[in-house]
Amino acid sequence: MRVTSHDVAAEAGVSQATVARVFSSPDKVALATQKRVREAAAKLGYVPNAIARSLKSQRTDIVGAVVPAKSEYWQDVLTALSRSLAEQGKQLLLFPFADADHVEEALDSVEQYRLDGLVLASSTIRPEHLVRMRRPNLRVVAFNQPAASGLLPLVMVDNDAGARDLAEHVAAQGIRTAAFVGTVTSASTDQIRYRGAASALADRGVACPYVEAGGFSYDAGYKAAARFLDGADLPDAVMGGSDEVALGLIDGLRTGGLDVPGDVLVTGFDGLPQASWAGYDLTTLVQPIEVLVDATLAMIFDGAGDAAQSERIVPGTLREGMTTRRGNG
Amino acid sequence: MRVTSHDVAAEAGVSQATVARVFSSPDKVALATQKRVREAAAKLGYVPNAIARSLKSQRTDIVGAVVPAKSEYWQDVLTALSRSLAEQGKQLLLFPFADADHVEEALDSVEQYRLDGLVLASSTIRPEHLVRMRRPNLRVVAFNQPAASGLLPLVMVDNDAGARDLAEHVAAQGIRTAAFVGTVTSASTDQIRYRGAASALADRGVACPYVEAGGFSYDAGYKAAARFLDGADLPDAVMGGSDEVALGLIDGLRTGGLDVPGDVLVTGFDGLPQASWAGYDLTTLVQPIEVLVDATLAMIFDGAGDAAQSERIVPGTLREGMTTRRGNG
DNA sequence: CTGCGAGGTGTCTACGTAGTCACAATGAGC
DNA sequence: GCTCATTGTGACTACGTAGACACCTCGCAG
Repeated sequence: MRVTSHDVAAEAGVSQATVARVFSSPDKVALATQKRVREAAAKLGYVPNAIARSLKSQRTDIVGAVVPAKSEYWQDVLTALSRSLAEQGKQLLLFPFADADHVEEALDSVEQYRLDGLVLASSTIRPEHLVRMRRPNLRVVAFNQPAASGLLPLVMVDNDAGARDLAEHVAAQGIRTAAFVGTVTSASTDQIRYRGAASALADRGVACPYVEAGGFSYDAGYKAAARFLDGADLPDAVMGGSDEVALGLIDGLRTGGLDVPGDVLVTGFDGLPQASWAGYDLTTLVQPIEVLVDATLAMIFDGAGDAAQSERIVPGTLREGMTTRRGNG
Repeated sequence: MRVTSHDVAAEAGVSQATVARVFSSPDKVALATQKRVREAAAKLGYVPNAIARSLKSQRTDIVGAVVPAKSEYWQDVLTALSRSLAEQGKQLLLFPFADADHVEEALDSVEQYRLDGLVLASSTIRPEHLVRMRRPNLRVVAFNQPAASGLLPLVMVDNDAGARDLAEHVAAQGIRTAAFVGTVTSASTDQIRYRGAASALADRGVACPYVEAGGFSYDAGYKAAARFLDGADLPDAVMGGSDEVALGLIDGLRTGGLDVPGDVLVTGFDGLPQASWAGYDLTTLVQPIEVLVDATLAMIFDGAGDAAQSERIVPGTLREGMTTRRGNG
């Protein structure tokens, strides 16, 4: 049988309430009593039941995260998120979804658990779902999801400024033509990134056509590279909507016999660990994930009541890698 | 205020018990009553409270996973795990730990939640911690953690056979010398992989010295590559203890001016997505993660009472990549 | 010596659900 | 027209905790 606070109380010769106090607000209990209770608890192997505590206190100390099942970027975010939560004695409940059509199922599960907060971390959740997530008693924060602007409190990196930084950086290398490879249809981040990059490039007289990759994965980038292998179509620079796409692009271009950066410059966006790998050394915009995560949790836990419209936009930093270094090609 | 089953009962003109039955065992309620209850629930926006249900039923429908915070491999495992759980209507609670010293903290949090099961997914948890995790009322399964053998029910890939397969494959390429780069001190998987590889190579007259990488990350592999750049020390093949280490090795060797596979063959272990990236195309042993995960969950949910000593060892499959293809170098 | 506040502890109850038991209503079998 | 099983429903309670409240015991000031 399971050991409860009642058992410990009997063993220590105190009331159940005192046992509960020892573990939740020790300062209200005399030191001598505390010692006796703790010894009894240790002897019986008592561990407080978080389920019962949650039911009583109406707080679960659990934050949920709705994330796409397959994505390098989100895995980085999850790591930061869970680490930050652990420091606060809170836990992370994962609700992954394979494709956008299954988001609804994940959201349904979310409701059953009375979470302290929910991080909606995906640029592919559709606005109609976003609206559905607005509800009392649950603090929902959208993470890096421009489409949520105005619908939910939102934390994201400055996609527009980041894209402009990258565009200006490649423009400074003296390019004449460029292209942007991403997936505007499914990722709202890519829309902003493309617009920012195209606008900054246009200011410098560089056209930047958009190429739909059909996804934000390595494979999508790899396949999209084929479009540039017909010789004449090759721009001076290809900007990937994300690092994953950019890494796929690089490998696709190289497999096709092109040299990066000799024949074509490549940029990414996100700042994945893999972007720093020596085999790629990708120029990208590094997202300050820790900052973004901390801002998200702050909104959940300290957020004001009228935070429904609040937005926090954090600047990223340019990482200059080998993939935009001209002069050896 | 939160809507409870009592509110729905009042709205539908039935008892709270009937409302509960509609959502947990509908077959016990007349269809007409069900309809009325569901309509009342929809009208009020009622969602069953999983916390209260868990307290009453002594089942949380949540499985915990203790995993290292930073590791490509474990992120793949987590994805498969959470997806498989979601299909069963269960959730995944994450307990990541930054370094082995912090495992204890994660384990302490685990106990508070009355989880249905716990997946101990890390080769770096020490035996003393493993023993601590054996407790009644909680099904703990070790995942890919040879050190847990005999201490906990265990599911893992056949590290020994896999390492032998890889060794035989490189031996078949006609190599004369080899080296194994891993981290035997902190990862029990690497011990078995090294022994298996060294033994298989020895049978073919190939010596295989061990090189300690000091970790199982890309960086560890990258740095370890420096040991082979002094010319004379270069073996014909370098076997990485994991894909991450192997990818680091490849980049480290290439940065040092060597050609892979031209000057040296490289193998990995795990079958990460990145191993298939065209830039690497690594020869590795692919772990059947879905199979491993399903076996783990089966042990948790269907496991027999005397399963404490049970082990399930699943074979992996060899992936022949470009990194062991001789003939162009 | 009395009154009063603070600290420490016990009693009691609610959190929201699901299972046990009791009981009413129905239909089948004799 | 009676018994009896079957089905459907309501009343009640327990799950394990934490908070509200009451109470008791001090020490100290008036």
